[in-house]
Amino acid sequence: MTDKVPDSKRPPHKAPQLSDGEMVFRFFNEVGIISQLSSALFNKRMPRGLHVSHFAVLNHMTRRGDGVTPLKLANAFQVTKATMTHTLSVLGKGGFVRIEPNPKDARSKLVFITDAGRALRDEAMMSLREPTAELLKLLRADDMRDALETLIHVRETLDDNRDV
Amino acid sequence: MTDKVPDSKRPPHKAPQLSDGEMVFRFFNEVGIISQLSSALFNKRMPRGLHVSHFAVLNHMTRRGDGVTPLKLANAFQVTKATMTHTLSVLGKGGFVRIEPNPKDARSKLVFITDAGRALRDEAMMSLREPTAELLKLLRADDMRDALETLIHVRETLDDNRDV
DNA sequence: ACTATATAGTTAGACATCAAACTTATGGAG
DNA sequence: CTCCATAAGTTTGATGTCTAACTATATAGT
Repeated sequence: MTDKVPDSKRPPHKAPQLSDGEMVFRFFNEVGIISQLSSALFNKRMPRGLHVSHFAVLNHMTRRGDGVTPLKLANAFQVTKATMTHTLSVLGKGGFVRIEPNPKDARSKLVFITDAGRALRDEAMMSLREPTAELLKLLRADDMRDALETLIHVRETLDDNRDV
Repeated sequence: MTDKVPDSKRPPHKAPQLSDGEMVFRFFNEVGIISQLSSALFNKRMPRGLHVSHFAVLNHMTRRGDGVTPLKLANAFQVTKATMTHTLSVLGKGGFVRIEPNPKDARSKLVFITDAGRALRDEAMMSLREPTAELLKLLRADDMRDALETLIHVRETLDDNRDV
């Protein structure tokens, strides 16, 4: 932040001479920091105090369809059931989702996004568009696209080996 | 409006056909999920209820040297000063770090790792070694090494543009 | 030298998340 | 049919993190 050297003037990130083990640590460390920085950045832009985790749920249902169980949502974002209960109760109180009993299974429920929810999601999407575009000017989109494939693979591997 | 291609119909691990903007969203989404999965995985292995964020501080001081100010540590991990105050107070209560006034600046303090802190860090390191090795068998180390460079660049860019 | 601004750290309050225990419902084994 | 292990959600209590306001010290402008 205090470092005013433009990216173009920085020495290229030399591949650190790390052992595989150290590299994995560094990898997860960078991932953690980026996660914090990006949610901080997004949270700042969210309308009406919406949290990124709330937006993510609305966005997911907009893109992939609603009428889904809380557990499915919890798994999609890799949070616990308890966390999703909390998130959905916040969204429910705001009238952004509607939660109904699941006719197929009385233990379960189904979550639907409301018109207000869709509107809020669109509003949030709008306010993210500008900072995202701004970032894209500074980031290397093609590198990120390559890295994204690796990220997906890592996420799937971690997901499949939760007990490792 | 959105591409309705279900994941099951996409070629496995193939870069989805996303616009740059959508790709960035997906990128940060994956980063967030991996962050949660990896800290969950690490937290489970931490000795004596140590949290990853505490371990990270001990690890940082072991590798980069101690006698550093709380603010430096906060910046290194991209958390707020308040968060670092909390983390250091936990570590201090456990006797894993020692906090002294900074002789050069009375506003500031210096943090030192204790022998107990080093021992705890080593212990944690040991218990991470096995699951890390296990993961490495499943992950593609060379891909991760490539992705790591991109991650570092993204982290630096986000860090330099906190106000975007 | 005085004053104003900036910086390091703490405190207080809010919130997201987690783990563990609990409630209710499902479904298979006998 | 009964029982019991499993599954979906909720509740409770703890903790990590954040923002905003506050204290104390340092530094710069006049």
